[in-house]
Amino acid sequence: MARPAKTTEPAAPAPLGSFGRYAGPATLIMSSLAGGAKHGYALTKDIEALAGVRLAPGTLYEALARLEGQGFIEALASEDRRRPYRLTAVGATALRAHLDAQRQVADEGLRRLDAGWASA
Amino acid sequence: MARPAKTTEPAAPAPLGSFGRYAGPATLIMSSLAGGAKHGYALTKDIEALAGVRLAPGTLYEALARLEGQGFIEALASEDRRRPYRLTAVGATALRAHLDAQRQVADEGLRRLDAGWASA
DNA sequence: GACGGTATATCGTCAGCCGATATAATGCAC
DNA sequence: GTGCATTATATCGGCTGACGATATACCGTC
Repeated sequence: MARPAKTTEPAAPAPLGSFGRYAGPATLIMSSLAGGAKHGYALTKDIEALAGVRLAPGTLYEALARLEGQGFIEALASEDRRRPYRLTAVGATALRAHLDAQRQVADEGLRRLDAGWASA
Repeated sequence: MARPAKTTEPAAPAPLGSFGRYAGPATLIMSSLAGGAKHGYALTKDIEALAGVRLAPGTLYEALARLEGQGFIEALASEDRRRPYRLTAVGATALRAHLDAQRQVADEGLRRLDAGWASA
């Protein structure tokens, strides 16, 4: 058991990220880049404002490398010590489809919750 | 890489799950349960219809056990060989918060995409 | 010249997703 | 009443990827 003392704590308000590992770093990064090219550190800040999630540096730069390898984002010429990234057309298309699906699921879940999950 | 040869193919409709690991099994399971108590196998089917994602059995039953341990869902008395689960009040609250946040991020991402990511 | 913020990179650990596999009860076709 | 697909749950091994720690270095300012 690696879990120190978290087995029975329901009190958390569960923002994005509370359900085990959120595993949305890629989605968050690309959603942020949809607003314009940014370098890694700026992404961290924007994502924190956008979703209230602070990505660990390892998570961020590893995800960046992975996304670039997948052709979803591309690195721009680095002016100073910053390495800006930009969404590719392929990435934009994939992001849109992903976000559409995600919103659809969220809407349906919310609809079901509002319909009264405790009735039955 | 589990993906065979898809580095530059925008044709894929990118359903939920194309961004590496979707890591939403918990969200999908709870969203499904928001529509009423279900047993594992029924969840698989409902989630497939709901999100186009087929959860592997390992993923499903392990996530079920984890969610029960977290107090988000609870097992009902099993009638035959089925083990139905139901959302708890805590689970419903957590799910709503999570889904709200997720939809908000999706909306903002889509807004940015529509505003023209390729301008600048 | 020390401190704090900006900025990127890499490593070890571990959670958790996935496919394979096992098991068994049910339904139905024949 | 045997054979087979479907329903149903459970567990194991492998691997991906998230995370925190750590390292490095530049910058401004005090």
